[in-house]
Amino acid sequence: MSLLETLEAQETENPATAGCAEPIRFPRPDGEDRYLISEVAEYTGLSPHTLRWYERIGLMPHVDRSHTGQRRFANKDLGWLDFVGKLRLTGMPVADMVRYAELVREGEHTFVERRELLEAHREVVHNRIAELQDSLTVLDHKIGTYAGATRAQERV
Amino acid sequence: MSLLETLEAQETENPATAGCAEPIRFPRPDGEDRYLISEVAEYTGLSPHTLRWYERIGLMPHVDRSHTGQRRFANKDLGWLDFVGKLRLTGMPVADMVRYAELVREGEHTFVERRELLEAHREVVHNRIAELQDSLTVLDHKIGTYAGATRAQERV
DNA sequence: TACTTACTTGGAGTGCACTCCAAGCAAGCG
DNA sequence: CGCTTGCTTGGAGTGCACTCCAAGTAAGTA
Repeated sequence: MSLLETLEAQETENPATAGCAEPIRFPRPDGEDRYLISEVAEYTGLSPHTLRWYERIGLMPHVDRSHTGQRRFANKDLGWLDFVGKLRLTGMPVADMVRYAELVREGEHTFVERRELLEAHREVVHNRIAELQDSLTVLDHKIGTYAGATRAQERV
Repeated sequence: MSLLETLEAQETENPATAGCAEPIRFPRPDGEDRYLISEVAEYTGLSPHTLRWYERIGLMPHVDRSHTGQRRFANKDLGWLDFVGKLRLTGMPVADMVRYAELVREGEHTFVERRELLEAHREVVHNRIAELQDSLTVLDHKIGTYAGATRAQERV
């Protein structure tokens, strides 16, 4: 049974906690959390290539390795990837995400800069939403003109 | 006086029509509407390079030329660029915009396909807005945690 | 006439975010 | 033992949307 199937089964078994985003449930409990890169790829939707690339550019903290040198991801890595995935969905440039990752690695004295980075990006996302909603109005208007024309065409 | 300055002056002179987006006011009245590529670049915010590239890939109908072969854009071209700009703001791929432009060139019998194209894209934009708003929640939450930490830091 | 400015072209280059390739190693299976 | 599968690496390739370059033409100004 793949990791995703396991998750889905859990969801089916316990619908009461579904949609409760706060404490993310990982496929394996802490202590038994050693995932292959392929499993993490399945979990995150990113390709193994991309996961290695994230590590290379410093967007991932260094991942633990097996005695043969293979990556063994832990639950904290999945949590980080979840958050990075959210930032990615907002359209944050990878360079900014790397900067944020650096700040996290530097420790607690970067809290202010981290907050400022996220707040600046929140503004960007806010403006982007407004922009999209504005263009959506134009799109709706245009579709409206075609709707009339289409009915005329259908009557022929 | 540049075209933009002219527009701004008009806006200042006649604030009553400001914000009335429907009938787009162009810098010059119909009949006197022959713009240089640099003027169109200023008007649209696109570079002359990009305007030529739009024409090359079929995203612009063929633009009229002067006797020396230079482009002379007309008001209808500005109107088209306004609309294309809106589509671009929604994140529509250039390939889709080109497809739409082709349909427009083919004539009225493509009304249905044009409407379908725009409606499909409206869905995409809708989903994107929802996605952004969702990630914004995560962002706000994260910023919240830093806000607390920052206050603690400031108290030191 | 010389210079400057703005336009023209095809094609090459850029930046971003992946995405893939070749070559090689380790484990499991018949 | 040979085969398959899945991992490893550095570096090259891809797709998108521009963005720029070189070489040339034409108009306007000193």
